[in-house]
Amino acid sequence: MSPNADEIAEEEIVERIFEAVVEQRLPPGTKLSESALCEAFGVGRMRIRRSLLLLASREVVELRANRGAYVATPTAEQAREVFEARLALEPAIARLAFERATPADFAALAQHLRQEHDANQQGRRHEAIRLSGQFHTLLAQIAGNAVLLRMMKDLVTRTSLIIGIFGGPGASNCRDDEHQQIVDALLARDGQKAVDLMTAHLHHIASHLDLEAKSSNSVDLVSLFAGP
Amino acid sequence: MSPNADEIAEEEIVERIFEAVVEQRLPPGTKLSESALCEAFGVGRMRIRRSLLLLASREVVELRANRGAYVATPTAEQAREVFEARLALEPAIARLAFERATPADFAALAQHLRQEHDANQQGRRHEAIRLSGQFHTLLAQIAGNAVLLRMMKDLVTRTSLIIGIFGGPGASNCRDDEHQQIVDALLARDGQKAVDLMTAHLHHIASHLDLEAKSSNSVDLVSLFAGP
DNA sequence: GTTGACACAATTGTTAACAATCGTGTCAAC
DNA sequence: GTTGACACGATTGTTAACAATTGTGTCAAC
Repeated sequence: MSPNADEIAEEEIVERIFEAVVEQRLPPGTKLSESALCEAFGVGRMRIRRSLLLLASREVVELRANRGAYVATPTAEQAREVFEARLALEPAIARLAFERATPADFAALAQHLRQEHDANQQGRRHEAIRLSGQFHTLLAQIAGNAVLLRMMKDLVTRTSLIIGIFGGPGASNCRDDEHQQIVDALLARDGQKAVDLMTAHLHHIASHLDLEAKSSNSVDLVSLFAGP
Repeated sequence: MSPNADEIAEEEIVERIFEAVVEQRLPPGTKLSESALCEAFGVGRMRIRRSLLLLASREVVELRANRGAYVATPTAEQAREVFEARLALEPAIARLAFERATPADFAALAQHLRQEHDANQQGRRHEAIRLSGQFHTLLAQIAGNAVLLRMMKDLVTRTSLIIGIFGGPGASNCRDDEHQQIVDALLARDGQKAVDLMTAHLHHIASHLDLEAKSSNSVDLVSLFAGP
């Protein structure tokens, strides 16, 4: 009787692919063929198709007509826009989280920091990357705003792609000690400091990117022919 | 040879429905039957289906299983979240617009204010509502950030729904003189004033809502049975 | 040896028929 | 007169076959 007891829903497929992208197990440009995904998730083609459309609408996947779906490859311009958006949103989210955090939230934050630290120390890279992104969505969750949470999930996921393209070879997403400092500021009831630390944290991440780097591949040709 | 010369694309259908919702010609709760939309846009069912899925992913449309698509009816909680998100985003957008506005942008703003004023004076209500929402997306456009622009389009559209539900009978979206003041601040090269005016403007809109109002229809019953 | 055209295989996109679900209207029973 | 069950119609959801496009590999020509 239950409507979706046997097959998994589109939301779950989207969530799983989001997770894989965040963990950088699906690098930018990876082809996501329909048949492979059908097999992987054990669902019909239509469901995969809808999932890919949803992923494309959030700009995590790029649909090329008659050529299939690919993990998005953000441009330098898009990278700039994503970080600009994060700089607009996350200080506000930090402030809201500061205002609304309950003791249970602080416990969740503490546990999260522990997990992040452990994953880093034990060299579980994928998990560490996922957790470092999840820290930012956890704050949005504590802020108690589903709209902001949704936005942050998208931005964090796209940030993983951006780091994959423009980040150095071993550049991970965040340094977990900066997360620790933010939580410390929240615990010290110093909202403004938390906001400032978040802003600095984002600038710090962005400063580790080389936005002129990989785009040269295609831009060289384009600028060659578009030249004066 | 052109791929979509005869039929209109999903994006255009989504855009058209967005516009209709912003103009409050599609009130919250309106049923969007597939057959009707197929006829209206002259496209096949699949395309309509995809469009509705995209609209649902942006929470402008609600898909009820086996019952069809309906224009979303935001709850009071969602209304709060939307305005909170706008308060987080729009001051930042105003600042970016301030930093990047070119003379051409100012001309566009001036023309927009004129159109808004005219539509208000001549009583073209739908157009006036649309333009008053469009002012906010125009600022995001001037800010030069596609990510923020997309977010603002969604939020503005949902705001129209929120006003339709929680706004007074004749409550329109914005008072255009407040838009004028914001542009004046930009022209005076007073970025901080523009930011503050935007914040005040949003608070002003939100203050005209009665978030306890219409939800009583269903909440009464729920709270009745959930009572202690 | 390189380049061009051609044909084939694989994948995506579309269409149409089918299945399932829900709302409504009718009708009998109390 | 109201309530319950039942059956019908309408609409949505799914499946499978079909059409179209793209990329690739082969082969001949220069």
